[in-house]
Amino acid sequence: MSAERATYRHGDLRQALVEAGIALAREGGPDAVVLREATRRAGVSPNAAYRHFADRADLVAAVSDSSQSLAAAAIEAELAAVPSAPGIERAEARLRAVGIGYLRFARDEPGLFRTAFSVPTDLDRAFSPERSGPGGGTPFGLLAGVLDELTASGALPAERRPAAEMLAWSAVHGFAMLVLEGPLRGLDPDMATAVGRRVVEMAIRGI
Amino acid sequence: MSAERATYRHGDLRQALVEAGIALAREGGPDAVVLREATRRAGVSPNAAYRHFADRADLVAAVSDSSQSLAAAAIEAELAAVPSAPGIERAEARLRAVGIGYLRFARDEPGLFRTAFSVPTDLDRAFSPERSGPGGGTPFGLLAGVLDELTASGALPAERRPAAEMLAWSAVHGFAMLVLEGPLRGLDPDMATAVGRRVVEMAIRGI
DNA sequence: GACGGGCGTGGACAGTGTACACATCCGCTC
DNA sequence: GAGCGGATGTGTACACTGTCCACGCCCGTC
Repeated sequence: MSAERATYRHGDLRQALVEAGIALAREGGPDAVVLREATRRAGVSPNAAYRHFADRADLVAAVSDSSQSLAAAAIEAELAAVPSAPGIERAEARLRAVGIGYLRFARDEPGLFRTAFSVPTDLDRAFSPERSGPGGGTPFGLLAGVLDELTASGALPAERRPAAEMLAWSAVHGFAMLVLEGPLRGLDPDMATAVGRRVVEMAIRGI
Repeated sequence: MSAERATYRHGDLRQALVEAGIALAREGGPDAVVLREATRRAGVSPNAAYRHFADRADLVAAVSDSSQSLAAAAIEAELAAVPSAPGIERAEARLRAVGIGYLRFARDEPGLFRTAFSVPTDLDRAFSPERSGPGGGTPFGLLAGVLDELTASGALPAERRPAAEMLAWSAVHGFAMLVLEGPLRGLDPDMATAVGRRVVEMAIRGI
């Protein structure tokens, strides 16, 4: 309904603020999303933001949402590159692609990555595997979709699925966090990529 | 050398500030460690902190260090409860204990947990398995020690050790982060504990 | 007993998030 | 078409933060 809200005086200030926020997050993570700076970049007074966001946290949440969409897009690109192959093999390749894409995004856009996952997300939203359409997906929805394929093909017993989902998710996310802002920070990026691939392989074996 | 620095006017202000910082971190994570509030609690003027820390980040780093020690203590407690058993079984039980202890600390002290791992750590320090003595260990050093046992007993081939270490670490840390400040935030604690155990089991299987 | 240097104080400044009161302009109703 | 109401943006203000600077104090040392 009325997606044509649009422009009043400024022309969709909300979107402009989110975009400024993304630029800030890109170079400094969630803490760099400074409300006043975002309004400055949008060419507007600080308080104007309060017509569109309850407070700074609300703005950051919106930026986080957009970042999740960007991450999902990166993963979808990786998925699209998976060659077709007979059933199970392909499903496993797709699972691998999700992990690799996730880590690739973390490496290429550390600021956005940290912002995307520094905020509690609506679980129903994040988990739902459908929600297609560009920019609409979330990384966890994509993982769920791939796991659906695996269970459907019988490669993953249904009763083990929940734990498998947690493991896959935890392993990849944990590795990314350790490298980005944890004790492993500063690990050489190529090295990190290589180790990341091994973590993905082992997680798949664990599943 | 000269650990007897101690007291000038205040009686080891540095330590007092770290303790105030820990209290703050406990209830609000790293962002809650605000320098002025710490000095306030220590009954001292804001600038006094600058005689002991270069800046706020330096104070947070010190608090993070202490938090890591507390985490290590929690894990050691868990390790101490592992019953003796024949070689390999015991080693595996110890591995499990490290994972459980790590997650337990994350659940019981979320603020300290996040503070402990929100800061880049000196890798050499964090990794070294020796560094015994109460308050001196780190969670990752303890994990390394247990893995040493596993390789020594032949249960874990030496060449697979590095990746195994990464997987164990990533899975457990990742799960904790997802629950504490990621999309899984708000998951029921008991539920989280149960799922956490399964993640630990699967990670062990993956190793 | 003087004194120099570690330790803490006081005051100040820029920058932040946010509340309150006000100005402006669009779209709707008559 | 006139006019009004409510959404949108502005200005001012306040409390709070991290950090800089100049100063005062008190201890151990010569």
